[in-house]
Amino acid sequence: MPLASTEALLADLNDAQRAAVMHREGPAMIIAGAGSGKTRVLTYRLAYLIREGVCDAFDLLALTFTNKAAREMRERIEALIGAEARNISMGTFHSVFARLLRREADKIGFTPAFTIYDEEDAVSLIRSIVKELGKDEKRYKPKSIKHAISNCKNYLVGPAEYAAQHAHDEFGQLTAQVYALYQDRLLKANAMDFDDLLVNMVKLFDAAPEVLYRYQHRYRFILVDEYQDTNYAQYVITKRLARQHENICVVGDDAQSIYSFRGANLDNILHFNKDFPDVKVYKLEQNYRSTGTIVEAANEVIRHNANQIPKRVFTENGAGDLIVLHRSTSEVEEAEKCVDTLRELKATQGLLNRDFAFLYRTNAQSRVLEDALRRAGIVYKVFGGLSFYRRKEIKDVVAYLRLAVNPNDEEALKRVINYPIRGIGATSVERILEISRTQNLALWDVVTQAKALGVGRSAGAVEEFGQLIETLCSLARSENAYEVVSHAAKASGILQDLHKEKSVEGRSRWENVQELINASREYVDDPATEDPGLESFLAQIALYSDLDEKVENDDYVTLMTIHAAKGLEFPAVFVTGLEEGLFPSSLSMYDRHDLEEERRLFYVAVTRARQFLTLSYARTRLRFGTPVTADPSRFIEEIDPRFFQTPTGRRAQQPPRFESARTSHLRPLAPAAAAQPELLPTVPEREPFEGDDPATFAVGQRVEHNRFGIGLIVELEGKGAGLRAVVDFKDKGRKTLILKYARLRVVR
DNA sequence: ACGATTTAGATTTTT
DNA sequence: TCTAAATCGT
Repeated sequence: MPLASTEALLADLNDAQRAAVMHREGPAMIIAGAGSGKTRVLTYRLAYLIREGVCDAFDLLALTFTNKAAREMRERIEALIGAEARNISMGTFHSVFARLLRREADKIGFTPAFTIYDEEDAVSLIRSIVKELGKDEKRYKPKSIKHAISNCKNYLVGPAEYAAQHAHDEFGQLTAQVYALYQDRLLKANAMDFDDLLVNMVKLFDAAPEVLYRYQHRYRFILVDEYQDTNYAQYVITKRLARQHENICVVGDDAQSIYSFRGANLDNILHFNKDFPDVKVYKLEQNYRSTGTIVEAANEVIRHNANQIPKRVFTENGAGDLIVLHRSTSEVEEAEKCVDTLRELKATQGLLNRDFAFLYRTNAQSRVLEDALRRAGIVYKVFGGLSFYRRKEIKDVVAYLRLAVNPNDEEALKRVINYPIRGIGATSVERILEISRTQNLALWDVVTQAKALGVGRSAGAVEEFGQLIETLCSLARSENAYEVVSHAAKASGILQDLHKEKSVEGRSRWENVQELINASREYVDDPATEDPGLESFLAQIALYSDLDEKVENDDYVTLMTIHAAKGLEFPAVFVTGLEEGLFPSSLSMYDRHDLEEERRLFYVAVTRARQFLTLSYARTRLRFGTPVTADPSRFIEEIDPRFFQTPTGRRAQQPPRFESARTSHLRPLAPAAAAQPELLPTVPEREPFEGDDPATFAVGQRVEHNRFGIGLIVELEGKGAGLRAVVDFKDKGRKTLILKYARLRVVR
């Protein structure tokens, strides 16, 4: 493919975009509104710098937040300037820093083979430590402690400093103690958690100024994407790296900052000019993605936030369709209504499955939507649940691999020393850890000399396990990742163990392990792979998420959380579960800053849509298995009713007054039965009725239900909104009904 | 030491 | 409702 000339490149841009692309030296901040062509500006800018000889590809460091963003950027730059693009250092903060830390590991007491602990590993290690301290883990929840430690690390606060800050707080004191021990254990296990990949960068810079100096000169130009999502640690690292040349360009949108729960600090972008007073600010305000209606509605929403950089996002696109609002009594009905709208859009607009996305606040909400889509025979794919590499069976095999590279990996050892079962119980494992701790021996030494060190009855089995790992270690030294993975899966006995299971789940677990072997094969065979060894394969999958699994070209409806949808766009978007307490979440409703973040999240959701937007809520939905009633989200009210197809209040009774032939959503939606009339003969139904006040019910009362008919109340339980009745129906038997929405009528 | 059963807690969001 | 950890019984 011929590469575009610089002139052609610049001709592709509007004035604001072009100015940002042509910014040469010195600090720059690009505020890129939703849909304003941010990625284009980013990629064009990098291409421009290289083309114009302002810098070399090797001088560039481009940091993103997700692997997906990094991959996309790389592909698009390659399309512009060809293979030269591969020389840019580009990736997520975590992956770029992990690579760098591997190179310099010895300077901070690690080896290049260090393991990256995921959340599960980290919490598990903290749980061990809490137990070893003899503390009650009900009172001091490992997860809470992990969270506190993570916060510390985001702000580069060490255990001692934290202890001093929380001198009079019991939880704080314990956390500080655990924090210190946790870091000891990580170091001993040659492991880092996600946060350490940042913290240790700072430690590296402090411990070895010459390394900092080297990278400062290596990376003359630094680009940071999604700057609004960076935390303090990331801020410090990039600032220090950029100090020599000050060629730092940050790109972001304060209105799309949705990660403060992970330490993202909006101040980084709001106060960027304090650190770099001569910063040049570029604002990209023209939206190319969405219809006028969607852009305006989004603006109205975000206007309710006090804390933001003033900007005016506008579009020259037409007004387009109005927003559809579905009001449902239950989450099941909500899903059905949305699926109906989806079918209608498919039929009238010629859209494909891949043009649709269902977005929601929490992963748990996907289930009903999946059910409805499955019933309608629509292909969908859920992103977000647990990713492939987080599945139990995969983590088990990976644990063996981790040990092959780093036999001191405590969490991997604990995970598989007795899986498949080889008679090494919890007591023996604790004994091993205790010996390692008290005699200050490496975990691996205790394993290999279990008998001599007095591990106990299972010492023989432990040493045998050690030999198994030893075999894998030597294999890893000479063979590529695929060879080690396939051998480990067999030699560990995992494949055999899974093969024994006859259940459907067991079968799929076995297949998953095969899939992991395939993945390692592909990794080894991929020409883009620089190092086919196990170590780099592991390094890659440690920072992998399921978002990276998206297969293009397949025609499926996308289901994902709004967080996961950031950076994506779809012709038609459904935002579901717009209820107080769910979105905004009850955990974020009572604090101004949290609420503003929820609102930004809603802003992100709305601005994913190009043409068609549907918002919906359910009056009551099952949460943790019990029905919860909620009011519609305040965010709905923050959009002027004129943007909605149905007037706020109830469904329109009359055809819409809009001229456009496209505004056809108001056509009475076909009932589900219409799709397969021959299968579902219409039963003449009684006139449906609203229920009587639950307060008037009593045991022994005769009642009528819309579907179940006449019955007798035999029991009443619960109170308030949770009031339930056990009713004995004449033809349908006993049912337990939630009165709040069962709509029972007293029969006299 | 291990499997079966019970129970508690989780639902924000992710590198 | 679903999962993971705790407890129990063998």
